Amino acid sequence: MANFREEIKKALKKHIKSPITLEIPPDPKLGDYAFPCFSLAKELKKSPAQIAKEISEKLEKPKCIREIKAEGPYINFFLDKTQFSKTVIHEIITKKNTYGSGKEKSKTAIEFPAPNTNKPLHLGHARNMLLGESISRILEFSGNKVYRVNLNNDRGIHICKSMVAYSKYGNNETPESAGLKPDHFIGKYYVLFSEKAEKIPKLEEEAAEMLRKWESGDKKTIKLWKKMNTWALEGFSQTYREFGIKHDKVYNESEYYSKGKDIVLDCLKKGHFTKDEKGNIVAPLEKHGLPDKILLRADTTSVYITQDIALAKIKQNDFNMDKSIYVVGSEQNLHFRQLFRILEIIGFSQAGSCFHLSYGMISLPEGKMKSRQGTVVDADDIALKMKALAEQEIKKRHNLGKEELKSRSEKIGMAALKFFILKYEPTKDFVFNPKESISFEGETGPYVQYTHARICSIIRKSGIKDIESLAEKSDFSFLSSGQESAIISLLSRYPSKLKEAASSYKPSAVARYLLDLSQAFNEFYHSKQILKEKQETRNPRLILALCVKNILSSGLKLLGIDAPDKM
RNA sequence: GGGCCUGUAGCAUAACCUGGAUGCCAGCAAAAACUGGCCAAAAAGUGCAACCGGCUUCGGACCGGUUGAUCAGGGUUCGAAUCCCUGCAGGCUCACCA
Repeated sequence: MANFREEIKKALKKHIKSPITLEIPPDPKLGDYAFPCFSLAKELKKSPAQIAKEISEKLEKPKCIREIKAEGPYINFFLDKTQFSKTVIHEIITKKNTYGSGKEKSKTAIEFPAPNTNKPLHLGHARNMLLGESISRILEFSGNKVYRVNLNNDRGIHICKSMVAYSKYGNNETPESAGLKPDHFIGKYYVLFSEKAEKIPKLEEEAAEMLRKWESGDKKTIKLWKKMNTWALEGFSQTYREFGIKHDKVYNESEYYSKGKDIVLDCLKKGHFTKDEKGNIVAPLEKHGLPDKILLRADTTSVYITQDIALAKIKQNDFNMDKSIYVVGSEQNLHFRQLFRILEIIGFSQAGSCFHLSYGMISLPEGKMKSRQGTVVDADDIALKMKALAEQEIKKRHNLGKEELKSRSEKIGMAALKFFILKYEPTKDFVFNPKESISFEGETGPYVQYTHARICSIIRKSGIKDIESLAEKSDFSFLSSGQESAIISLLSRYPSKLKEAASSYKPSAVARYLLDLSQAFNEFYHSKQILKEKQETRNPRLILALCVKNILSSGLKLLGIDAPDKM
């Protein structure tokens, strides 16, 4: 496809010396490509409109071009639509579900969602999981090898807080006896701790004491920790399943947190780090334009970043990857700038290939979500609600058996949730309003799914099993008019869209594209018939519909969303 | 206070990295073309909400239409939502928390 563009440039080069950039006009009626003449105006001392006119008259028409038209200050190029349609459709049909895929060959590790094991996952984690999974899929589709890794932050004072609350007020209750999902059960005690600690300040000390016991390997403490940790992780894995994510490797902070200490002490000897007046080991970052960072407390206990340094090396050892992505919220921007700089200072050769994929905060209309106060949108709850909503919508339209109803509402409800979150650019903060909830109309996952299901229905009704095979004999000049060619032009841009999404880590670009494509198809659908047409018109239209369907399902898959045949 | 980020209609989002106009009105059954007039470096796409309209039709979770926006000021440029500066507003952060 790219050679259409090149051919135009080649023709222009014969008359223009300066570098040539082609644009795509805002309206397809104006042409498929345009060359703006403004930049030449100064040099030639003529008005851009005049230049456009003159050049267009001299221009030799490239083969793929049907018409060249000077329009104001632009030279507009109209592709030979029939040939273009044929090329695009042929490519989609022959490449099948690899259309748009790339040949990059690098290895990438991507870490998400790295939860704390003291409370259930909330909407922020949902964004994290969805971004992580979608970017993994997009990178894989670009040809890369992707390793999904998770990190459980399973030790530390926050974990001990839930443990203290449980041992004091738990009465040996279990998730089963309480009738709670196990991670929600843990979360209940985390909230309880905060409530009680407000009145009983001594509890904070007890938590600190619990941590010391944990670090010294006290058997009773470890036993309790294991029990509660297992519950938390059990709950998480249900949520992961719900959101469709799997990891290739899981790291537990508890297993390697002491390794960071060795590295830091070693680097202190090498002179990379210094000690402050209190005896803390500090990374001097001032001269790098960052605040100094404490790496190890004077009492030699480690802090968060100590472990990150160790894990960066461990991961590199395990996967020998070319790129290491951390999917973590924007609140930790500074932390990662410091971490990457420190890795550089200590001579970690892969420091430059680390990347913090930072995403914006989700807040509620009332303000920030706070786990301790229980003012969070829980990930499991919202998933449940979306499915229930989807079920209602389906019931309005169909009378289905239990199984089918359940399966469809899962697909549609999760699509609504996933698409809603992924259509935002990762860096943008957004406000989630639970009362207004997530819509099923307009720019939504179900809208894209609906377009897909609708096409499936047409294909079913056509009774033709192998629509692809019609392509050979079809005349694609029937697709040269406005709406059809607008669709084809969109189809042709899918590969470059995916490239953009992969290089900028933006699933939102895919989501936008799918909306545009769905919209273009639905407009076409409403003004043109397919099945009732005679064969010569019907066949190309059917093929076009099939191509749209395939790309919708391919794109949805990259967002981690199912494309059902019926809904 | 310092650092980083973000300001697009009632709300939300795209275009921003890489700066880009092909307009408006009338006539014709008519989008385009055509004819006549206007302007002379004219100008922002989409969704929700609101309002108007479209199903004996290949699936109305759809489609068409109306209304409505680049935070303020300056600079660079033939041209700025986009680049630069200042101001204002908001978010995050500046832990021996994770």
